[in-house]
Amino acid sequence: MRYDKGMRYWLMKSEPEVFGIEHLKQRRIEPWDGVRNYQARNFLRAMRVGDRAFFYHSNCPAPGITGMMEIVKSAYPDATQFDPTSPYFDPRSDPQNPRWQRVDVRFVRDLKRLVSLREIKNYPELRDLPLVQRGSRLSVMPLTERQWRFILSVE
DNA sequence: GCCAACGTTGGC
DNA sequence: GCCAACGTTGGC
Repeated sequence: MRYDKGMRYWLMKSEPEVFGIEHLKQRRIEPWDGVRNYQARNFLRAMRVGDRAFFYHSNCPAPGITGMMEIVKSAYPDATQFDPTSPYFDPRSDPQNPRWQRVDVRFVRDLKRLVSLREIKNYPELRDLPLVQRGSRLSVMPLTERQWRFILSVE
């Protein structure tokens, strides 16, 4: 892939039964919504068009990094927070000052193979990833370019 | 501001 | 299904 100056790298988790890489592949571009954690939201706000992200499958039989995405629209209000029929509805969010944002992501490609959580935990090069830190449940997190390149070197 | 209770996440 | 770890809520 091409590395542009200032490009940032991210990892985003989703449960494949709810929204997996196959869904994104079919739809090509989708909003990444439903983030309801302030730290994760702040990372969404920091994303810029052109940034790259790994798609991570969580809470499933084979957790790990499965694909690559590109951020194609920076943060804007997540409409699901105002939809009473949505599982992501947040009655406390003020429409004049929306609490939650989403970004739009584009499917780039599958990784050549799943890079499993189990092996991610075993690479010293990745020990600083929030993903593998004790008790971390962060669903959106930044990666360094070194970590990003390392993962692509082992796929 | 403290903190107990509760709900959620997510690996296993 | 279990449960550890964490974040949020709300009484005080």
